[in-house]
Amino acid sequence: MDNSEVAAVFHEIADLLEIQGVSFRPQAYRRAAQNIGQMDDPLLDVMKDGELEELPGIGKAMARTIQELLETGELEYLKTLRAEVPSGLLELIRIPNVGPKTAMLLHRELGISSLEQLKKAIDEHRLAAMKGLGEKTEERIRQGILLVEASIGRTLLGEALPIAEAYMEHLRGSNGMMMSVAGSLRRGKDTVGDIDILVGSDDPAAIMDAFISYPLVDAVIASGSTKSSVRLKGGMQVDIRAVAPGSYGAAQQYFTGSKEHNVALRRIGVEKGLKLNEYGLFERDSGREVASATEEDVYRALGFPLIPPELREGSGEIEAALNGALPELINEDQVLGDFHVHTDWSDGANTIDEMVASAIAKGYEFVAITDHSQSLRIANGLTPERLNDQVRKVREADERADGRIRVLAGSEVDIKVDGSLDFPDDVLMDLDVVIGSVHSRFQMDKREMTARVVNAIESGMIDILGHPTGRLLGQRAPYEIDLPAVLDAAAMNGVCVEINSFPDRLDLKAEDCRTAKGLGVKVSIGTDSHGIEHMDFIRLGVITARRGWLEAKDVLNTYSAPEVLKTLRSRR
DNA sequence: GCCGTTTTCGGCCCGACTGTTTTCAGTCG
Repeated sequence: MDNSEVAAVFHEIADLLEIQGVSFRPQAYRRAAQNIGQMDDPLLDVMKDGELEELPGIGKAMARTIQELLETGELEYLKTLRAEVPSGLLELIRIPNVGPKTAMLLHRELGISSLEQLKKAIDEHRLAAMKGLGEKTEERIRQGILLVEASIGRTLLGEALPIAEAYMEHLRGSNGMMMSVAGSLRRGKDTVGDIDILVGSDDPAAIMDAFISYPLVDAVIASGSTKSSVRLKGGMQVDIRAVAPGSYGAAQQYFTGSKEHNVALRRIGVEKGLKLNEYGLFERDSGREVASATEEDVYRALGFPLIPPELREGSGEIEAALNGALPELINEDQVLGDFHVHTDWSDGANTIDEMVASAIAKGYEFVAITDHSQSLRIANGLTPERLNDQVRKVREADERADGRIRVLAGSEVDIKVDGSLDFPDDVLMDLDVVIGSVHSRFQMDKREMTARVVNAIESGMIDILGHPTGRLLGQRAPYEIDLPAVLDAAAMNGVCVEINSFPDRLDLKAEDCRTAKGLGVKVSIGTDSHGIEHMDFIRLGVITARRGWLEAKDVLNTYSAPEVLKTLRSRR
């Protein structure tokens, strides 16, 4: 049992205890789970060294729990808890606006112990009539269910990519065969339904064998000579398709999609007397092969430059390619820094020095330290006094870096309900970079929320609007806001909008980035890192920027440290 | 169940919001 599995058990214990109405112990288990999840060393090694109790949040009892799990793979305590709480209640508390108390109430009063039963009860209007609930609560829960169901069967890009890459590593073995992801994953959609892998090989049978014998496979759904599907532990479906190396480019094009893009491309082929399929591009009359080895060949033969996968959504990329107006998309190696990084001064896991070292290791020219402000108590937000102390530490870290990197002093300051900022102006003036973010009162009406955010933008005190729509993929819809109005205000005031690279945010989303670019608003990419391992999320932000048609010049992160500082300082 | 520069018991980030209530319970971040 590895660390993440132990962490998962601890989360389940916390859920089960919460449903039972136990206080404080759930938080203890969650804190422990989080710490275990962030560890580098395997728990097994720590246990062998007899140092489990040295871990933060782990005492005698949890050390014993971990030992039992590692040695037997099971846990008596968990079995006991599971016997006490119907398993269906665990899925009920995943629904927004349904917590442990409501789940237990529904179980006790209406005998509900599954999502299906809850939906039926809502259809029959049985919640509204209950004591303690009512019409509005019933409606809120109904909306919550819709949100959860919309995300079922989809996996975050940031989760699917590493799964796909590890799988391909397993398949590739020693020889460097042609292989890549395809489908929506290759196009970089923020969530994907499954993982598609494409292989170019003369020996597909061997690949198929390796594919279905991957250790993480839970069930083989289909297994053929050139095409197979499996379901992994954890539920993700993975499809593989093998073609001859000579057809690899055409197959890549075909299986990357999107459907709309391919339809448009084939239509253009027809006009030229050509036929396009996964094996190649052919003359319609003679059947002669025109192109197939590389994607670039296929596109060129149709009269286009290579259209990057991220643009292939049938949203104007064909026309742009025909007019020679495709953007020169930003690349990850053009990103020179990260604008959104938390430390252990607020709710991050690592110190300033550790985050800076990580940024240096990534080859950055600059990194901004942006911890939370005082109102966000849950995240240990900084008071003006603590911020003042932190700025001094950041300046010292900058000195110590001795030119290897510029460390920028910043803050992710809360935009309060009235649009004012959580620090007075004179405090903000001391900072190199200020991100303004909404973290409270998400359910304001559209007019109020728009006014709130525009007010913050017009204060002249923020450089970047953080996660501008507040969405959490699969968990929370974006808040009601007039985004074009917000982007207009950003353009007028020279404020950047963020692409928050955290896997469940990716906010702004790609389509909105394109709108921002059209209005002349610059985009800043920030990882929102709460630990060094999050800094690699920058990649997800870059993919999102690419899907939003952004070029290097549209993204503040591609500017050199002196240019960045000049841009930021000119604003206040 | 964990933890300790208020320390071995008694706290535990806690305030805002909503809907259901006449003073509060549940959820969220």
